[in-house]
Amino acid sequence: MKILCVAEKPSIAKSVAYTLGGGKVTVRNSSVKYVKNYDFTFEFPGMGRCSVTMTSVLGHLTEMTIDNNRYGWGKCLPINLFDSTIIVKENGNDSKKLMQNIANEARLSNQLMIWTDCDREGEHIGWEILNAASKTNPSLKLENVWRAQFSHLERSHIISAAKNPKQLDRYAIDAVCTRMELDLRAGFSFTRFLTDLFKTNFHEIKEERRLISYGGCQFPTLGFVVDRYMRVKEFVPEEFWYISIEVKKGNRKLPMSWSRPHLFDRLAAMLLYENSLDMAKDEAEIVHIISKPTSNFKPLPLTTVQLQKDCSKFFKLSAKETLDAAEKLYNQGFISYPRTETDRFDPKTDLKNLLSKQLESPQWGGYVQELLDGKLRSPRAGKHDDKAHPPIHPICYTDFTKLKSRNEQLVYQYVTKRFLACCSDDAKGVKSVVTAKWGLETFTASGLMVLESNYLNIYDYFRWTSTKELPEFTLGEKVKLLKADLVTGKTSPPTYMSEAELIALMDINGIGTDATIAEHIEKILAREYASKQNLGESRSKKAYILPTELGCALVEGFNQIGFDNLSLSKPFLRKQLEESLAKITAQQETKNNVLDRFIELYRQAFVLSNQKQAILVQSYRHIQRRNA
DNA sequence: GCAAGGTC
Repeated sequence: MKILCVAEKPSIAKSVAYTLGGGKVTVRNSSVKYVKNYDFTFEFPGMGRCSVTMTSVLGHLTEMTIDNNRYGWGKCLPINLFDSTIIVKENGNDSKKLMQNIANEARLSNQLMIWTDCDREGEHIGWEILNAASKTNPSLKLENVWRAQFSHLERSHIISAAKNPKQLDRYAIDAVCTRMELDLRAGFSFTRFLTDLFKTNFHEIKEERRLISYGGCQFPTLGFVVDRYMRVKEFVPEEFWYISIEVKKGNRKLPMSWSRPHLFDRLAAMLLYENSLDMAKDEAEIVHIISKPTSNFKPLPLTTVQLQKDCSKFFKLSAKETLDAAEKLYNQGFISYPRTETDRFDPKTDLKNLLSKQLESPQWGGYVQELLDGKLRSPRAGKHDDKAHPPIHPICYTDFTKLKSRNEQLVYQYVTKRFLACCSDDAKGVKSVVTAKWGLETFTASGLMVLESNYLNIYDYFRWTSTKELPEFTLGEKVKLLKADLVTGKTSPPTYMSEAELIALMDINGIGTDATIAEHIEKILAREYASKQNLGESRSKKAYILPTELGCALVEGFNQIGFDNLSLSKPFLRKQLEESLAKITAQQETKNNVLDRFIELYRQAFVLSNQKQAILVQSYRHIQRRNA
């Protein structure tokens, strides 16, 4: 018996082949660089010892497009793209060769086993592989093809996956096809409409051959940036009032803060202030003293989005730079798969084994030894599990100072320290709060004493430090006020959008995937809808993403057009789509229903945008004039 | 010349 196995990427094919082949593997080159065919034998249940060929693809083999002869740019109205026929063609040059490679290997195979990632896109890639294989081996069908279910590359897990094949999930495949078709129709039609509209109305855009693209992910991404920018610009500071006191204890002065929130009504604040002054003059009473243990929680196991947010915050790396570095570390076998939504470890994970790999590190080997000697704690379990990949963690030790790029050094250190932090205890301390009453108003002061830093000893990216100890008061004690003032302040504007915040917003709203969030941000920068700028005082300069005039004009224009409930620059439409795709996978809705509904929705949005195109033009003119 | 999603 001969079995053909196909993985989503070469690294998985190699790893699985050597695991199943027990080291006895011969390698053949394919016609595609990076992709190799591995031959070995393996005993599949009920099949005896089989000769196996393991190969891979490089992500998707196909993409959807339209017939350029009939529906090319300028050859039809953009609105016709909502009911044009869709063509599926191979995705780049390599795909053709990869399909040929699969067809060649499938010809003499009795069975096909799919080893793509266990996520929605992986199911679809599996289906593409099946289609390539069935060209030469028509007996291979969706119903009988084997699908290996695995979430990491640990030996026993892989062998168990090989021996317990499942089926490809046709509903997940449907969901992906739906997304592909909608993104194509909406993206192409709006991109052509916008580009042509701006080209005919604005010279500079015609001259520079600027592309004004629309995409279901790029627009909401831009929307977040513009929205924040407008909130900063339109911010009007408000005056507020509060009471500030300072009490005397021995020869110490202790400032205490008012328990009420800031008041925006001066008269009300004044009344409260004068009332207390009349009642209590310059004396307050200690009414409550409490000292209680407190913790600073260790971080959750690491997801892609969290990795990108933190590397942006701590090292000022862009999301793309972070992902690129993580990808390289993964390909060298140093860290686990870097694209994951999972923030909980499988309880079966051999933490001790993973930790012991780090013992030889001069930087944290000692810390790891302490963990293994008894300080090891179970990682926290977050609420997300993509059922495909574990949280990002180090696989083996490497001397990070010898890594090629600075980014790789930073990311490897971060991933490892994060993992060690996850396996450590929370930081522990004691929090004391003392409450005083002055007239009818209450004031508090608090102090923190850190007792055990625990995870913070290794996860040193921020501080949690003891404050000055509070003086010792007794309950009911009367204290003198050194100061009691009615103070005024002004509310301060929000900050512009940092990349870390943008990533978080995209993640919460389901814009893009862990693998593509970075690309969408790059795209709005490349299209010159937004730009990165360093703002702030010289020492505390931070990078922010600010919209350009064009970016503002597009978002403001679409906002003014006022779509019923499907605003194109807001995240809701994408979120709705994602929910409907999930329903297809869960068999609660059919692919055709969802397709019909969303095509109609986009078509209506398109018609409206067309009718009100003058608003889009005016919006840009207006901003240009205002800033001129 | 256009989307978003994989991956190198």
